[in-house]
Amino acid sequence: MRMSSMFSRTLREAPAGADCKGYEYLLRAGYIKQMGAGIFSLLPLGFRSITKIQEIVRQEMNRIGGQEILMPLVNPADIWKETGRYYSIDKEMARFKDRVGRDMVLAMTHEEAVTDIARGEIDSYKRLPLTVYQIQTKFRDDPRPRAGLIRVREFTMKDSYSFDRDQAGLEKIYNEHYNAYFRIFSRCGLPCIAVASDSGMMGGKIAHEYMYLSPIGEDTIITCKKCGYTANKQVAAFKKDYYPEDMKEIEKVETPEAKTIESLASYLNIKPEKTCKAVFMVGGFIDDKTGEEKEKLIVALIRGDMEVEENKLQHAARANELRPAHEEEITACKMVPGFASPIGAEGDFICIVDDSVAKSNNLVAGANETGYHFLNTNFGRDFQGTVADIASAKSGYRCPHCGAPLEASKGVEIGNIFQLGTKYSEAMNCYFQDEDGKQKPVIMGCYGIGIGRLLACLAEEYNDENGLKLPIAVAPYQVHLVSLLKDNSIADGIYEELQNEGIEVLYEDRKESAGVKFADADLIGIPIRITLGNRSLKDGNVEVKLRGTGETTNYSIEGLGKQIRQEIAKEQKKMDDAIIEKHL
RNA sequence: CGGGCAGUAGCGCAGGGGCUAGCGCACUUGGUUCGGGACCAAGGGGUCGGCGGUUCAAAUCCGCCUUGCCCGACCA
Repeated sequence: MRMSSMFSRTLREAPAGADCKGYEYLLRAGYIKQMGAGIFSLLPLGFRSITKIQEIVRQEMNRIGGQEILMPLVNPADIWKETGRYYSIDKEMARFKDRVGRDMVLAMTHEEAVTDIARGEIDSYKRLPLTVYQIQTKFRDDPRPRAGLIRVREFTMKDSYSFDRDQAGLEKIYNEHYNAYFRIFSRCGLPCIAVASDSGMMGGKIAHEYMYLSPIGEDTIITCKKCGYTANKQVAAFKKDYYPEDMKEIEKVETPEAKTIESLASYLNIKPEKTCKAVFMVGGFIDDKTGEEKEKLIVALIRGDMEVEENKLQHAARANELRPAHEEEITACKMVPGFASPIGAEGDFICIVDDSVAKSNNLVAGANETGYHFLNTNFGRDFQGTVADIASAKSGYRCPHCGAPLEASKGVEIGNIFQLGTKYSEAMNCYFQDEDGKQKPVIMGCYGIGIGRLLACLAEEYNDENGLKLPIAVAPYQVHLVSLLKDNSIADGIYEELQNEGIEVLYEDRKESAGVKFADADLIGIPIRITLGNRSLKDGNVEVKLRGTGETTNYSIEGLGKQIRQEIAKEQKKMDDAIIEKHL
């Protein structure tokens, strides 16, 4: 490609609002262009990188037996009504009516679509297992796009779906994806870790997320350096300490002004872990069949020294969504905020009790009377509820496996894998006849990779003060040929030769000053730069500089194509040597 | 959806009731320069986000709307 006729240009200054380095360089180098909030075009450079990433993804998905398909972005709403997600997903999914008034949606994921196809294809166990995948556009009307390609509304995703006759089959293909994802990310050059995760709106039980650890990430990951335990904070477990003692008689005491755990603990001169904190949320419960929505007050009880993890609470309460409760909603159940507990409460509410409370004795809890608390309250005797782990893990807490201190870090989710089970096959009647003659629901898994987000993370990982330096496997071109001569005829010849060698060349043939050419080359960041200028030309040489390391070598113009092919092979080999394989 | 900031040339910004709306970069033409964002000269490009109001007069003041960014809620 000749720079003189390239569609995009570089920018000297970063457009306003480009807050992180990777995003700034992608914009300035002309890889991408913003069109609206969370909506981007890929320009030639960006599109070439994306294409390379997609090709790596294809190879690895094919390697584990995936068959590429392409499902429609526009789905009839009917299939989304079958699973209930037409109702349970809110404004994030774009909806419209077609010309005759049929409800349609822009699919934000494709479980419904793929299950719709599969139920027509899979009738016998002999057809299983199967895995299909696609690389396709998704639209999710995220209320808060940010950080360039990290969090967008329209994006390209690789999503695959597996179909098995039993759990063992699902676990096998799940494990194959687990490893394939490590191969994909390492082939792209992106360091990442897999963490146990929440299944969110996908349903299902076992799930992992692939995280690129970076301060720009929005997810919090809890890790144990000692034993390797990793989990998203939303689901991270930790070892809790209990202080069991014999139950004592409940007793009401005056506690004026003690509205918070700190003030209560200091007033009574006790430790926060001897108190029981009540957190009030309202859960939204949506009927999958009718779409009817109900709300109910949720009282979450947790020991005073811990915080409630809302995601865990939502699961424990089986709610579709949570919001903080209004004061009237609390008082309507005869509880007094600041001095609240379920003791003496009335009305329709759900009580979820963290096991830290359930396994502790003689805690101080609210008396539902302004200025009063109870001493020595005990779960089971004085109040009841559903016991679950709803506590939020944080840095310094102890690892659930080995007890070592946990650490928290930030990460960007670039992929995920879910064991769905039969949620979609049952809802959409995707059954097969097994060897024993019985009809059984197909067991499904789904697996996603955010392609654009992967590029964004790579740009974040590979840059310096001058611009991008993407690895050769994902860089838009392999070689940047920079001619500094007034007359381009020699450079034209080299350009021809390199192309004849099958090398991907970006050719700097513009009439610009040397400074501009070098600055743009650094910004775009093609891994191998060939400089043709008088300095080396007098010896019949060109200068070859690696963007990644700055290492410079002179090569003779004679036979340059072969030399450059070797350089490319060396760069590629470094990446191949770094391919990571991991199995569950 | 709450809170904050902003919208003036392709990009970055200045101007804040008055006469022809500016600057840097980018762009065009001519010339000089030629290995790390060159220089000289001459040019082109704007419904000042939209609609309405106040005024003799609005980019400038007021109202509504809209778009984008940041923080939060949210996020397979």
